[in-house]
Parts: sequence; C-alpha cells; structure tokens
Amino acid sequence: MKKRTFKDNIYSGIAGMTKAFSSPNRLEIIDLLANGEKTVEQIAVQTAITVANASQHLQVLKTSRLVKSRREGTFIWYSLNGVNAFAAWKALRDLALELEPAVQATLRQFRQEMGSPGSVHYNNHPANEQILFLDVRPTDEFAAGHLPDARSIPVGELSERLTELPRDKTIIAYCRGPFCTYADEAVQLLRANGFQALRLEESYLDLKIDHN
Amino acid sequence: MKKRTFKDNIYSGIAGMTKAFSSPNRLEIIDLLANGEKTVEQIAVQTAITVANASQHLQVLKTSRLVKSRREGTFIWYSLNGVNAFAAWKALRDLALELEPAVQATLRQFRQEMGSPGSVHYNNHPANEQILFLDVRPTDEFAAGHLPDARSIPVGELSERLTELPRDKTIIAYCRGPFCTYADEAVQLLRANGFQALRLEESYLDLKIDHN
DNA sequence: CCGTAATTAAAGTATTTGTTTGAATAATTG
DNA sequence: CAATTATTCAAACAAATACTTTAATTACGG
Repeated sequence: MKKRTFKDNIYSGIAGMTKAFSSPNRLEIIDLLANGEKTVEQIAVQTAITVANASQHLQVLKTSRLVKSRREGTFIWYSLNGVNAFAAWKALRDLALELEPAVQATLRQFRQEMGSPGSVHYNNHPANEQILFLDVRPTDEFAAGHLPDARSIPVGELSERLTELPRDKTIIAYCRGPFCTYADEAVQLLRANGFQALRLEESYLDLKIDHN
Repeated sequence: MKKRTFKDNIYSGIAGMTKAFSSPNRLEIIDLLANGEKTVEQIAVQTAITVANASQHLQVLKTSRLVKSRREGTFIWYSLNGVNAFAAWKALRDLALELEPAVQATLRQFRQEMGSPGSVHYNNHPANEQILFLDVRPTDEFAAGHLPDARSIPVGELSERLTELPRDKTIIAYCRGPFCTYADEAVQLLRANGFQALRLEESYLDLKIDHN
C-alpha cells in the first residue's frame, strides 16, 4: 500500500464517521441517548421530529456505529455505543461552546430569559450539609447513573412534590447537560416557591468522564 | 426564545462547526497543524493537494475557527486555534480507531507491510537507561514541543546521522501520531542497520493532552 | 516594477442531504 | 389467525453542498 493511499483511506474513514455527527437532529439524538436508552418514539417526541425521520437518522448513526440497539417486544431501544462516542460528542460540544460565538450567545440569551438563575461548577460547590443535589431528569435516566447523594424528582413532578425538599438547604439542580432546560425550569419553579436554588453546570456524564 | 428554537439554534451551531471536521483533506490538515504552524505551500505539499485547494480548505477551517493564521512577510502561517481543537480531532480519531473496522484494518495492513516493527505504549515503556526516545519529525516541530529527554533527528537525515545513535540502547521512535509514517520509516531504517528499535504508539501531543 | 505567496471569484461537476409518504416487517395480543 | 403497535424501508422529492480547478487578483518585499 502506498503512503498516499494509506493516508487517503484513513482520513476518509474518519471523515465518514464524523459525518454522522454533522447534523443538528443527530447531535440532539446523541445528546439524548447519552443519558440512557430510548425507543424510537421517545426520541422522536423529544427532538420534535417524525418517527420515520428519527428512524432514518438512527440508521445513519447505527451504520457509523455510534449507536447500538436491542429489541424488546415491539420496542427497539437505542443507546450510545460506548463511552468514546460520548467523549467525541462532548469534545465537539465544548469546542463549539469555546469557539462559536453563535452558540455562546444563544445559550447566554436563553439562560437570561429564564431569569438567569445562577449556576455553580461541581468543582467549586460548597461541600457541606447545606446543599442538596437534585436530579430532575426522568427516573430511568437517574437509575442509569447519577451523582452520589443526589435525589431524584423529575421536573414534571416537581410542583407537586415540593414538600419533599428541605427549605434550609441550597438546592443544586442538574439534568442532561448544558443544552437541557429541565434544570433551568426546576430552578425557576423552586425560586418562585421560596427555595434557594442553583443550576449545576455539568451533567452527571460530564463529571463521570472527567473523573473517570 | 422558545425551547425548540433554542435547541435548534444550539445543535445547528455545533453541527456547523462539526462539518469542518468531515472532509478527509481537512482532517489531514488538522492533524498536520497540530504539530506546529505551517505555510499554505507546506500544507499543500504534505497533503498532496494544490495550493489553491489547500487555501480553500483553510478558509473553511478558519471560518469555523478551528485554525488561525498570522502573516510574516509574504508567508501566512496557519496553526490550530487552541488545545480544544486538537482534543476534538483526537476524540474523533480515537473513536474511529475503536469503532470503524475499515480504519483499523488499513492501519494494521500498512504497519504489517512496513515490516511490523513492533511498538510500545508510553505508559508501559521500560523506564531505565536502556532506551532512547527519538523524535523523527522536522526540527521546527520538535522545537514546538517534544518528549522530555527526546533526541531530534528528522527522518530524512537519519541515514546520514546513524553514528550519533547508541548501539547499546533500544531506540523508541515517534512522530506526529498514529497516521504518520515517519516513525515506521525510521524504525525500518534503524533495524536494517542493526539497531534495536521500536515505534511509540503515542505522539507528543497525545501524551501532553492526557497528562493534564 | 517584479517575484513570491496566497486568496478569491467563477465555473463546473457531482454528489449528497434531509424529509415525507406509504407500504412492509416484526413481534405481541386476543 | 387477525388486529395492533413499533419500527423500518424503499422511493421520491427538493434543495443544497461540496470539492476541485482555472485564472485573475491581492499583498508584501526587494
């Protein structure tokens, strides 16, 4: 094999895999699946596309091996194929957050419109008994992995379950990642009800991959 | 801003940046620039494309902020724009090496045809005085950063400079990364001349990014 | 003003991409 | 086995891009 052929083959192969990452809908699906397996319809609902379209995108992701699937009855459950797939998504995400002004601006503006709740990074949160980590993702995602000592209340149930939460602690809510709005909604609701609440910048997955 | 608008904007923004990564030629340019700044003509020669074509790809990379440039006289020197750009490339590269059989097979086959020199990972190299790390990249890339205690002999000069190398040590050659052939060529040459020689799997950049 | 380095506009060619529609498949249930 | 549910798939459509080359142009230095 010639040196040039070798390089052409290698870089073409990687570029082929990279193409699976370069569609907005597919990125949203990857971001979603990182938090736990989902059926096609769940994916379609969450990303606001049709089931058929979601299925098409999932075939692309499956062909490039970024996701895998298993059948259970009439359902097919999709999930990310390994931690490296999440690592690549995270690298691209963080790169865009660093270098792409449009992405930065959109995030800043949205947070501001949500009332700019204020946020903490995990690495410098006050490590005492005055705080409570609240996981506001669906319970199955919590079950698939969560922060140590976090409590689980899905954002949809939060308004009816406020009595479960302590009023003498600062509640630090987290969800799927920087583009998930659940934590913002939770903090907004908690503050409206007199709680001390903040958003955690990192998701469980971000922390897991950093501190491996 | 509606939740859906927010997500659409965010994922579109990231996908836009990701598209810069999804061309074989651009990936090769990124891989090259990671090791140090280069002029347009150097890039064109190394990647075996025309200067005009290289320039076109560089504009794409510059627009998406993956590379930056500075002028020096009539030359324009391009380089990667920050360590996160390299981190994203590395993540995509490692993902393909893990999941894409075509990439794995091409690499395996090429190494085999080069005489399958044998290789070591940095993390389990014998840490004693019986080894010598040899950086076979161009001197300017060595100057931009290299392994501690590594010696620099560009692969093109190696055959004339064999007398500089000790015969009582195992020589561990490294270059730009897994798809760079310089180290393979160096090991081949060294072995043909009776030296003990191995290829280091990691590049300087891989080790630099891992260990902090 | 000439030479070198690089960019750019334009043109051409080819390919691809995302989505929808409607039919088909696959497993479960009654 | 028929009906139901979840999903896939083939086909088609409509845009949109992507890559490369050519030739003219800009930018700088001497």
